[in-house]
Amino acid sequence: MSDPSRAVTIREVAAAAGVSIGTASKALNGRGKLRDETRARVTAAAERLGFRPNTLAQGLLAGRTYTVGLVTCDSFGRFSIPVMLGAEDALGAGQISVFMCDTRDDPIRERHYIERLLARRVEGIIVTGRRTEPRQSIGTGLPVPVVYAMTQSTDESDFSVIPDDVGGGALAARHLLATGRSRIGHVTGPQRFEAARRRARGLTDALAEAGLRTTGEPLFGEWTEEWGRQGADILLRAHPDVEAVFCGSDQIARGVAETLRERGKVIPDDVALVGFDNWEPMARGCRPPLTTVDMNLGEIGRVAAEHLLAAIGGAPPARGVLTVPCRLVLRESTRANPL
Amino acid sequence: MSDPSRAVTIREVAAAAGVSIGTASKALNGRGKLRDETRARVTAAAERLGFRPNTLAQGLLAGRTYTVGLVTCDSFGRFSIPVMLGAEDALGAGQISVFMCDTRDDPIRERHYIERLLARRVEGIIVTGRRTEPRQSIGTGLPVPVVYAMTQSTDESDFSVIPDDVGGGALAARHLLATGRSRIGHVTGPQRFEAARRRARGLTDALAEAGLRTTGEPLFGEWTEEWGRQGADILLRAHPDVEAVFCGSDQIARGVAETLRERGKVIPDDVALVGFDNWEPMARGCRPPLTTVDMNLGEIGRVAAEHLLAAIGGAPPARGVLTVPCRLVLRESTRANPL
DNA sequence: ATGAAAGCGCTAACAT
DNA sequence: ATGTTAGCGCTTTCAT
Repeated sequence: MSDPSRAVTIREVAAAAGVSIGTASKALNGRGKLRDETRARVTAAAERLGFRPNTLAQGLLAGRTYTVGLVTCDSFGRFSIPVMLGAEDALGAGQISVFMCDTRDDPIRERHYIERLLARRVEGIIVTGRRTEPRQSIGTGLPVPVVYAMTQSTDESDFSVIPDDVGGGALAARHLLATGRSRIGHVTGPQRFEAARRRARGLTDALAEAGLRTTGEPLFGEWTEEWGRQGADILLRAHPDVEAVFCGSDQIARGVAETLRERGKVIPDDVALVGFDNWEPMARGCRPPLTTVDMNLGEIGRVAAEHLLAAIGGAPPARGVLTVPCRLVLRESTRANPL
Repeated sequence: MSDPSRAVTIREVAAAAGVSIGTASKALNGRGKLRDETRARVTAAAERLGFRPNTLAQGLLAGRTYTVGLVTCDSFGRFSIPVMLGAEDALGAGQISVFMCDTRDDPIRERHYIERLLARRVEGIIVTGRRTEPRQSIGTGLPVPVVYAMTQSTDESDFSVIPDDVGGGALAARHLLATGRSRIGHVTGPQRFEAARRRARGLTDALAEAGLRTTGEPLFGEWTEEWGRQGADILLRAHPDVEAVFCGSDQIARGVAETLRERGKVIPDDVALVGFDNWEPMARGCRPPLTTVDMNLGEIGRVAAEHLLAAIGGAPPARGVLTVPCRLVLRESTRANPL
């Protein structure tokens, strides 16, 4: 109470309650056999002094730290944050705290952070990233389990959790088909991105199931609005009768929407539009609001964290790649044609 | 080496090198007087076994933990992340690790996290938020220093670091004046937000200095594109001759840009446009790319962290509010009129 | 130049 | 029912 800037130790509580340290410990943890009166006296003293057991000291003894490291390369945070939150959900429930480390895509920094985390005896590490492109493993034979979330290790013995981009593409395709569109174009990001290729594959496969093909070849470009505008231009010029466009990202969809409107196409009456990411400010700000594929980033983080917890708990560590299903978010850009 | 899943202790290193624990410690820390040969033997053993000194044990002894807590209410992350990165910069340099806690705006959760952080003996706490609205103090008389970044405590004895919104508004105003516009309108967020009011004040004050007033009253609405569209509509209807619009956010500016274009106004030739936030995907995706005010969020985090470090180091804790200057980012939406 | 021992805050096993 | 002791991994006196 006197010096609020110093943490209170159990020794002080014991002294205040007039018992030994061991007794105080038992009283506070409900262990051992104590008289109710004693227990009450200790509890009261602890309360009065504002005692908070030192987690580190407890951990030192238990041989645990109840911490994990979260290493992210996605400084920008748009993808990592929801993943982190999901992971935090799962970990927080287990009283595990999370060390945040942002590598800024710098391998030196990353190495440095990993070392620091290991020195702090984290019990596990989650690696997250921007998009899902494969990346180098942070190292094998580490003394703690590692899971990759929203990024993928090139090492097959590592365990990664990523969104089901193929399924997401299929989801968009089936929805467009179900709402009566069959001439469907595709404008997406750079072909070098697996995510772009997988989403395109999901679309083409689902169309093939219905005996259809995409209207024109999928247009690979950039993850930008500007490319969306250009892509739509190319698509409309070649296929003026296109009934729907599935876009590889919400930003691209925004660009596509703009070009469509300028060309006098009404969304969704003339052309329906589906985005990818469910980046709310983008999707909601679109005119009309954008139907889009949500990758369930929180779920990805949660699943990754749960696997990490299991591994920490001694379960045989998982390996390979686990995909989490996407989910379609319906907004006005794909309202069924009022016919 | 044998069991990679267990961390190596100094005891094992000492045993391997055939010295006592104390000697091993000295050898590894360059302390004390040892023969070079001994030092080398210990170093080699440590290297071979993959020894990493346990930061927690070191801290237990030193009475320090070299950790701070970062509590954020901005689940969405758009504002918090850059602040975090700035803070991490400053802290990481000091070998301090950061515990991440997202409260999801839930006071119970927040309380819970604070308790957990204190139990972990963090040496300080940074509280960040969405926008800069004042919020309740996380508590006075806490055993560790606290700083608020990108949010403000209602308790004046707390210390907060926030952007200079007034200065940001003035920056936009002066830039528009300097590029030859004098009929300047303002479309911004809800009046209940201090940030909106301060930005408007910065604008009106700067215009007043030049003997001018805003074109029409500032239009307070929402922080959305939709409101930007509506606001521009209202503004254009009342003042068709407006030469520039300063917007309270980039999202609003996007909406304004759309309405302007639809009404046949060319940006920046007919009407110049300035946003606020420098939210890159929004600002760059705008047509034309948007001149906007950047709040230097990273700097805010850095300054907050530096003050925290100083307080941890024993400096008298700062109090009150510190503002960090904004910075204008020039893009094409305000190119000088080609006359 | 090296080793032995104490102690950081706490818990658990063992004495009393 | 309560107190005492050892020990988690490490650093730092103080002996030797």
